[in-house]
Amino acid sequence: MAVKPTIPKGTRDFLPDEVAKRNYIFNTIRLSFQKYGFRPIETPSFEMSSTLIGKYGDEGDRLIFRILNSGDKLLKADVNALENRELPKFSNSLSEKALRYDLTVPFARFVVQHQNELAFPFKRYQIQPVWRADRPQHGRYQEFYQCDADVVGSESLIYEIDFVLLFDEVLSALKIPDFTIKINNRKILTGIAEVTGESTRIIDLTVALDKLDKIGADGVINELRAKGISESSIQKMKPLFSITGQNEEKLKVMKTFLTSSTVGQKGIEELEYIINTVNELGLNRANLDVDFTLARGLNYYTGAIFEVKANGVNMGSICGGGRYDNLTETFGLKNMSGVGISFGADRIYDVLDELELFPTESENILQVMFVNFGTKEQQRSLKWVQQLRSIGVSCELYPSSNKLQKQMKYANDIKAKFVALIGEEEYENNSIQLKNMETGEQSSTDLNGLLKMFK
RNA sequence: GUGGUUGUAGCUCAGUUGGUUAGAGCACUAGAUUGUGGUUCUAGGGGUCGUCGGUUCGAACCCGAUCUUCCACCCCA
Repeated sequence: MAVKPTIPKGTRDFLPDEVAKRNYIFNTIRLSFQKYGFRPIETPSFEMSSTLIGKYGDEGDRLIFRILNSGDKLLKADVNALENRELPKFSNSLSEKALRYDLTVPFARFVVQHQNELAFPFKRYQIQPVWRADRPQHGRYQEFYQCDADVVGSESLIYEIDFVLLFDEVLSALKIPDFTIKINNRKILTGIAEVTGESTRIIDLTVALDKLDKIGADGVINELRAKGISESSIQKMKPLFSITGQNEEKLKVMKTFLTSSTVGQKGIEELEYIINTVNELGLNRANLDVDFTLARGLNYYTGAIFEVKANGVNMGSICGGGRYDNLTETFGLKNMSGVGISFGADRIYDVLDELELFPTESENILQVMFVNFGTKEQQRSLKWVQQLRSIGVSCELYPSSNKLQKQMKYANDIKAKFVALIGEEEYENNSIQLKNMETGEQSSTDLNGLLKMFK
């Protein structure tokens, strides 16, 4: 016996029914992206390592899948680096390509490379898989799809507003009953760091603050202490731990807190404008929630920060996004502000599955299966099958004249809607029996009647 | 990357203190039913017990390693 095959951890196979459900999600997202004026692009699944490494912080670098050099290139392996335990240097000598970790950095590379062929502001969407060497968990895979929409070349806040509306439109269309779009602004986080006198420690500050929900005020304070933040700074931060209420109230409190920070005030202004405008325009199902603890790990955001959570299910964020001003700068193109969002299709799938929100009508059902009664009847059936196909009906002929029972069972298993029978008697008088597999009803008709039924 | 958890038939799971030929339900195949699927009844096929190694007269069961699953961190979609 051969060895039982397996697939790598964090990856999955998809059966036809599952692909149909995934396409339902992709199609819904794609439709809305198009409607909001985004155009599709695609980029390679792997990039030069230098394009990706260093863009996601040390944690991110650790999770990038590297592609091993092949052939003679392996001879260039830096054995000295290995002996000196300089692992990053050693792996760079073994690998010059890597699987893409997200769609945003490859997009930045794309914009720089094609800058003279693009009209700015350039709006693109991209639906492709990404890979992370993460340890798998519920809703966390090593290969998963991201559905990104970004716009570069404009600082206008109308795009932030558009993206909030887009979140609302897509997730409402997918019938997710209750979800919250959390919004924050990196400038406010910068302001907080300024006011507390810890400008250089903004990452530590925001990472700790991000956990307020999970570990509570005391937990955050402990973490800040552990990171070496001074006691006086922690005291200054304390008012932040108890900000509650409506968005307007939260903004008011924060405005006072950030009085001395011009950056912080700018962040408040931006957030107010976005919230007020979205409120005027109205949302379908989304709750829009200002959350000053929202930090997100990616250290490239500079303005608005988004995160979307489905309520009532145990699942991490299903969407994220934000504004980044400097992303193309590392590839040599300055002053190109961008803002974008990402839908996590695989997590959305798990949410819809758990809440049983997928439509029952599948895209890949067979309309009609013709039963095979033998050589003569088979020839007639083939002709009628082609007739039906020519008017767009999905149908097929069973390949051999097995027992009728077996053919019926097959039709049942593949969930064919109708079974068509042309047996000896039907062959003689040019008729056909059509059986509805759901109701069990069966009736006789001719070719014209058949075509009419499916027109 | 840290700590824990899981693995027995296609699927969901039993399996006595280590002791003959490892079981069930569902699924599958065939028949009951020679022009009718889903229900029912009968019979049948299918497992080197994740993998490699060790302890033992003897291992699904004990030990080690490794892979995988899920969970809490880290981080994130």
